[in-house]
Amino acid sequence: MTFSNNCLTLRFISKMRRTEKYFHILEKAEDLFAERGFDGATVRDIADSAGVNLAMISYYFGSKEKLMESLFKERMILMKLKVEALIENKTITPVQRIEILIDNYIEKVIDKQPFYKIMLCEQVINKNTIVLKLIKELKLSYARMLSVLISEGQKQKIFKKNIDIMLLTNTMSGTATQLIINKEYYKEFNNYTKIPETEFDNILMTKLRAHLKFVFKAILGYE
Amino acid sequence: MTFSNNCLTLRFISKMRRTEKYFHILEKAEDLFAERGFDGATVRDIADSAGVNLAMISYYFGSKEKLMESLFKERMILMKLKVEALIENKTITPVQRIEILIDNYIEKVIDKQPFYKIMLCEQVINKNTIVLKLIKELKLSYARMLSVLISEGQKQKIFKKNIDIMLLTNTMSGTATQLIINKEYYKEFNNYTKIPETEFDNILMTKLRAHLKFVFKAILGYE
Amino acid sequence: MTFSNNCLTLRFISKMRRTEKYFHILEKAEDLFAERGFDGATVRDIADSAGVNLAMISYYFGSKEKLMESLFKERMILMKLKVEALIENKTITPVQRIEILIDNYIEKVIDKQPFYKIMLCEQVINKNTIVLKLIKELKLSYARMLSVLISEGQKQKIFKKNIDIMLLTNTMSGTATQLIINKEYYKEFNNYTKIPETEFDNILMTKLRAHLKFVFKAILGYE
Amino acid sequence: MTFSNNCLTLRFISKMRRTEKYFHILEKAEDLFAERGFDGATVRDIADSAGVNLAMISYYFGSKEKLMESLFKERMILMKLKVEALIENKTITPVQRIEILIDNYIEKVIDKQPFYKIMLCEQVINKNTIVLKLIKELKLSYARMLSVLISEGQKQKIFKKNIDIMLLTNTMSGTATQLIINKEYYKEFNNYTKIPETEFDNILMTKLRAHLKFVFKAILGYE
DNA sequence: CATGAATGAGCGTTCATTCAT
DNA sequence: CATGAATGAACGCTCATTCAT
Repeated sequence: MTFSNNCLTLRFISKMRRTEKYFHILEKAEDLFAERGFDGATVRDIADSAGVNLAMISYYFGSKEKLMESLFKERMILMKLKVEALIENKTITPVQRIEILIDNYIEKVIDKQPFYKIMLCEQVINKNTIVLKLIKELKLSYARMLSVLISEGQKQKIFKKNIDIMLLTNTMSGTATQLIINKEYYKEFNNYTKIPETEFDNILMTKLRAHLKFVFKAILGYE
Repeated sequence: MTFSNNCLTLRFISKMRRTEKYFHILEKAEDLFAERGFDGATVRDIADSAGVNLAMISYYFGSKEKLMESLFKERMILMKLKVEALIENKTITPVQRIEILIDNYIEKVIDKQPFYKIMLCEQVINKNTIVLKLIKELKLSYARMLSVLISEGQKQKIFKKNIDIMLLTNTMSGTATQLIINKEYYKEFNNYTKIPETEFDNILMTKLRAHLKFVFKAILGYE
Repeated sequence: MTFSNNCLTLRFISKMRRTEKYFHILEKAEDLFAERGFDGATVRDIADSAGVNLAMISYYFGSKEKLMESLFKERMILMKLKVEALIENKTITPVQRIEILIDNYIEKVIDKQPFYKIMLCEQVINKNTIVLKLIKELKLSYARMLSVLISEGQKQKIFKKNIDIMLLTNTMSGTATQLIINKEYYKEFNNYTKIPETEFDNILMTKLRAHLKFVFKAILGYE
Repeated sequence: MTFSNNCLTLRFISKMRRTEKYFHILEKAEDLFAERGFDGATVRDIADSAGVNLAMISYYFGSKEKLMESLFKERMILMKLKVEALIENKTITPVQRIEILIDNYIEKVIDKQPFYKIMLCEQVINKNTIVLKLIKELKLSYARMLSVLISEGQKQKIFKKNIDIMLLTNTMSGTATQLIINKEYYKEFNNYTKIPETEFDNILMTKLRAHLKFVFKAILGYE
């Protein structure tokens, strides 16, 4: 799935026309930010990596900080939309929706590993208020949705009472995040060294899904 | 608990005498690294924060990179010792030891939140090979120990078979890490806004302990 | 004679376009290096003296060391070309060619006094291997050429046998170098204090020519 | 010949007692200044090389600059004394005295190569006025003496008229200086690569003596 | 006397950004 | 639109020197 196929819905993000080059820079910036952190990745690095002139970064995004903000805006709106879509769908059971939520989240994390690495660091090194606000919005989005989902499940006596939603989401996001951080150790520890990257990602995804679904089941107490 | 009470055992860390000032700089550096990241915290910031002359950082640690390495060496050796002490203690049951492990880990994370934040970022922005090696050693230390513990429990038919140790440790460290990262959201979400910091940390610790012990129990299948 | 009139032949020296500013910085750097030595002349001094921003030195040359190397490359290639041109010219007698060599050398030293001062110090304080290699190449160039010239003269029974070429070149370069170093003493000692600089340089050149030609004549034994 | 055997005569050089350590530091400083230049040799380098505490350099000499000055004072007074002794000795012919002068000078240069390298650089990078004054004094000392010697020779019709004394001394010092600078090239060029250092120095000395005496003879016109 | 600790100044370099074209 | 050139600020670090003991 490419990045640019949501141009119409997201036109409001920036005054700058969101061209192919715009998304190309964003993708290269994402990789470098994930690899070296915001301060460690220089604008020159990003320009070189994207094969564009140094001054283009300021031209397109205004500043390094705004480049990061654009990246977050681009990535997060899509996430929020997906989360919110899920909450509206009332044709399926709470358990199914919980499991879809987990599946969606894991797929996202595995698919956008660099971005999730950046997000992790940005939450620690809290400098950019706009980025922080976006992260907070997403988090609350998730928490609110889970809250609704769990309430419904509780009403239907499928889920246990007294669920600590934050701990639950922390377990989901924490386990997933640790997994992508510890990918190489996981590989080594479980002797997956000769499997190609994408295949290994699939294995990871499958294992993580089963693991998190099992944990959720235990905590929520269903089935 | 002060930092310097292990001078004798750790004398080998640096040629520089590990004086009170040495530990003072280290503590201030820890806070700033946690707050702004390695690249974001300047040597000048650290010197100012520690109330020492800029040149003293080089004098005591050699360089900014070595300052970070010293911080990791100081913090980690103690951790490893504790982990290894636990593994030797054979007077208690596997379940008890698992629970002690969780308790120890959580206590450490809550007690040393800034350091765990740094460690998190350093795992993502993997530049300093020495730091990376230390983190890897600690991780393997934990994994090996859990491996032994779980094997014992499995032999005694207390634990289930086919436990994915890495996923288990990721859940433990991931949940804990997310909790300290999301502390403020947790506070807000659960209306703990008026409780003093240390008390709130205690609440966090208690909740996290119960949560992780429950999850471990479910996964390992005991009781 | 300006510096930039060889752009075409020397384009390979640096990736950076060898603009007017490039040569301007180089000239100012030359003066300061001659006056204060490599370590004594700061990049800030050079930038100020050239009237450019401090960062431009890195921009144009990469580093202070590379600035020095560029200076040597620019100056020396021209020298080598001239030396090699002389060796090819076979229409004139060995004596004439020796005397042209001396004339050329002295003219160069007097014309480029600052550079010869730098070269002198760089030979003593041997740090920059690239500069050292360039100096060595030039020296060998001279020695080889003199070797050929003298061999020819010896075959024609014009020059004596058993000439120590190194001692001969040392006398030439040593006398010239000492003269520019001791310029002020020479002035004082011979009461030339009120003569303008360029005129005095001409006197120096004339005297030095006569002196060295006399010495060479005595050593080589011609006429 | 050690350095300290003139303690009594030179006591006036410094208020500080000129102990063994004083001379030891001076010798190590001499080597480092010769190797790296004044700015390139740090006080730390010198202290380390001499095996003394860093603060001792300031303690003994006051400052880095004064250390250099002390070095020059120590070395030069001895030189001047020798030069002046020669001028007084009227029992030998002008030719003999000229040749003794050359011998003395060459022996000194070969024996104290590091110091002559320093002196060379200090004449170019003219910063320290005291050092400069000392060098000037020595130079004038030589020039004056040669002047007297040559006048005598001219009166006795042994030497030619119209001798440029400065050019003559420049040839002597210049050739000698170039030789020690180009030592390694000389070695290579003449295939002396396997001869031990001191032996090679002797060869150099012998060759240089013959060479300079020949040149002087030609210029002064005797015999 | 001698020394480890400390200091302020300044080093070469790199940064994100802007400007002129 | 796009770019090479330029800039001021700040970077990590080292310097010669001094101080307290």
